Amino acid sequence: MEVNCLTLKDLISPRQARLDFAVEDAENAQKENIFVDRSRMTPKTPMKNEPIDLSKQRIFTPERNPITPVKLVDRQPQVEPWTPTANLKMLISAASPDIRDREKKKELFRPIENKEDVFVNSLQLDVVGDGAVDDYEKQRPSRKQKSLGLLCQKFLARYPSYPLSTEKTTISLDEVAVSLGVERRRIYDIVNVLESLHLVSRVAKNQYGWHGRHSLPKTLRTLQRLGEEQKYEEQMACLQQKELDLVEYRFGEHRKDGSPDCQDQHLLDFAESDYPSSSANSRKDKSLRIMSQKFVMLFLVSKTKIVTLDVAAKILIEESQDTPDHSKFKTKVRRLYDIANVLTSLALIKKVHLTEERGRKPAFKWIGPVDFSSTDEELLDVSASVLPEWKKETCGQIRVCAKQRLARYGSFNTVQTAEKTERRVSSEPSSPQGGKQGSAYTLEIGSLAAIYRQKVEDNSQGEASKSAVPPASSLDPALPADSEYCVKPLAHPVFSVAQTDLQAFSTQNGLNGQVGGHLPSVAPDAESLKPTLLAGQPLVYVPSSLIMLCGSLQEGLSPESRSEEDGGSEVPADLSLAPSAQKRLCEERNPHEEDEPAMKRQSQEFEDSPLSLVMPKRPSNSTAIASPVTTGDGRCTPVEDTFVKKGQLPAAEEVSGQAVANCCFLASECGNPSRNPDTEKPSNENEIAKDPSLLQYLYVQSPAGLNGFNMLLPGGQTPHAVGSSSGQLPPFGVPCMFLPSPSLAPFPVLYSPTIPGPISSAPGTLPNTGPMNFGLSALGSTAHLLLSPAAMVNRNSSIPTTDPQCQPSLNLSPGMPSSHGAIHPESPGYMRHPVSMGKVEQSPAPATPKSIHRRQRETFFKTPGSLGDPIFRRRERNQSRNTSSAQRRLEISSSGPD
DNA sequence: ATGTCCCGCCAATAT
DNA sequence: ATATTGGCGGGACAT
Repeated sequence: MEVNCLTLKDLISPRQARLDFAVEDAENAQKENIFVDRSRMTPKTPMKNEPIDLSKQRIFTPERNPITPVKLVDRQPQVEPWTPTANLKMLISAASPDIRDREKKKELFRPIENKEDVFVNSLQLDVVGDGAVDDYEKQRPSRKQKSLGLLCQKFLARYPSYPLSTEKTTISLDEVAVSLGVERRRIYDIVNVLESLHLVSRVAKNQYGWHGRHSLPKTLRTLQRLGEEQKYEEQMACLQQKELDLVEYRFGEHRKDGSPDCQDQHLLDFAESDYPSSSANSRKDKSLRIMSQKFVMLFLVSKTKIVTLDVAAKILIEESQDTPDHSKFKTKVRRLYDIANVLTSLALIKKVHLTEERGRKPAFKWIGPVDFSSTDEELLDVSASVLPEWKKETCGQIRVCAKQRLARYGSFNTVQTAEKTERRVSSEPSSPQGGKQGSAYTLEIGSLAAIYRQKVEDNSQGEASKSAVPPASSLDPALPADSEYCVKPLAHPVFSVAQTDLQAFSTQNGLNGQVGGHLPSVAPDAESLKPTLLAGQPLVYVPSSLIMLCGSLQEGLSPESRSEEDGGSEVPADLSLAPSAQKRLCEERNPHEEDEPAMKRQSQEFEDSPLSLVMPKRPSNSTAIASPVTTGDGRCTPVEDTFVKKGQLPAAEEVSGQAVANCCFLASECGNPSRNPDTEKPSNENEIAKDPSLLQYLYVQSPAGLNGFNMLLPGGQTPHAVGSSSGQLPPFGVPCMFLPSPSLAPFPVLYSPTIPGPISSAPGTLPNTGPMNFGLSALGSTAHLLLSPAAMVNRNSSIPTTDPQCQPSLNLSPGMPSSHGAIHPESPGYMRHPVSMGKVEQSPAPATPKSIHRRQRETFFKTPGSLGDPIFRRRERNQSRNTSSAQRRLEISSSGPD
């Protein structure tokens, strides 16, 4: 049939699309090959050549149109539906043995870098014959696995977030490209935006120097200032206004004044100066680097901290003064996505969706530090001062604060959204990289601490936040000033030693292990720092994803096991329970967090919208939530049963999973203190506080780095922990639970009754660990962190063992030797990496569905794509289509629905 | 249908 | 001339 013919061609040609021009393909191929050869010193794989894909094509399935060969392949029903790859393989095998061989070869060639890959390869090889195909296919990296965001995480994982001043790390583009199994072009995308934030700088051809996040605050400060000078805020307002107008929305007047000057701006390369090349405007002006800076500026000057892509694109276009044609816009948006992916990996922003009448608009919310005015040290100090208060705060308050904060920075409101985003980020990483986990945990913890801290501050001072938050804050009395917390600073200090960066929780650390090097040196510092940290630690840095749940556990639990409230013992139970409890507590969330009513939609939209997104399904009870926009008050009845979440969570299939998810969800919503400032707050807090029974938990959604783990902090605090702590921080003894991603919920949890402060990670420990430790220590409590399967609960709450070891357990870090080995597919293994999670793995993880694990596991090992040779990719690309389950898994891993 | 964004062609630059 | 950078946008993939 025609189809067949086409197919063949297609196969031959790398790009499916161009069937017509087989010739072109061939040419391209040559170029590519050449290109490859030259460029790469490394033997890399023959990237482009293999068009082999053909195999995939639909020999089997002729049905499809020639036009879209790729898809056809995917669709092929025969083999396994879920993995297109399988089909391909089959085809291949059927088609010709030669091809198969070739492929094998390729595999061999692949960069060894990832262990995962190796595994894969080996596996594949083994299988090769028949089944191989299937396996192979299964492994086939999904598109997401090849995403820039994931790639960026991997990249970041290679270097310490906070490298010692002494260590100079140089980055060889070729080397990195090979090791990550991607083309150099992709590395440029990453490096360019990192460069815009001064995380790296170009030192020579093909060489970049790694600086880490040390100067990030400074850079952000500079960008903020520039952004203000540029009047971006006004521009944004104008654009938004326009849109609104179009839509019929009308904001308050304030926004409109919009400055006509929208076009005035010029670039600022404040930093650009670094590069000699600045001279040329031509390309550079449009460079990703500059766009990245501008994009960041937009966030920094935005009151809502949310920037929609279209607005950003328009502003950027205007500046560049390019012709405003639509295509430009599209291109700009595309670039913005590239930038956003990197920024997301840096944990500076997160994806959210703004829901409007017209529909949803893609947007990103700044979840990075808002206040970078102070130095790390300063931050520490601040935190210390804050400490006292912190005790005051009841869980509820905390929760609220956290929430606000989150909203500010990153909203947790959009839980759902967040999940998705994170999923991508975090889950993926976990699977492939695993390494991050450790860091992730740390971060989360840190985040929590930050929250507390902030809260405290708020309470005590009520200061308003800085520039960023003004409007919003007004709304909630309860949350007076959340706006600014400098989360990041805190984190840094804490981790600095460890390298972890809160923000970056994403992973870097985990991977770092690979990197090796840095860690050891770090340790010492860390120790020194520890004390400090401890002292000041109350801060918690909350990643955007963080969510807080509040509810009485007992109640919540009640259904099942709630019997034990106390604490901790039954962590597992708690987990399961938690959801329900939470639900009760939080019924509704306040849509708008801090915005004043007046703020109007705009603000609301931003913040809330995401929420709305989250809730979408659940109109029933959540109606409020759903339509948060309208009202400002969020009332949440603490104990009601509103149950919003369940429905929402798509993934939550399993009970536990659901619970978790729900919790998250609820938390975000409930949390909202904002609603009524006066009354509400108190009430909530009181309730919570008073109610012993009510345990509140903070649910932290796993950031990317965590691999899907979530941490629950009991708001209610166990006796010793929070409540007792006089306050402050030191005893941040908030018990924490780490939960696997929602889907995994059933899994083991980490529970830390108290944390021992001292624990700093040992020097020797991996970087990852370090962070973790710090985080814990930072928390100030001495508790141990334990990972316990559901069954196991640790309960040592009171005991403050400081043993470092405990930490280790927590640490995901690779440091845990045994654990690594342990990692099995079976184990919850979210983590693919040896890295961390040893503990987790160990844990029995009763509930996890094997199948799921398996898949995940596989993926993990495989490391798809990223690593995979380009060649493969190509093929895959064409083939890929289904991705279905496998991919999903990865994606969802955290969510777990599938 | 719309949102994302991978992929890699090929031009601008650097060597 | 060749190599390095990176703009750009087609079109696949995800929702």
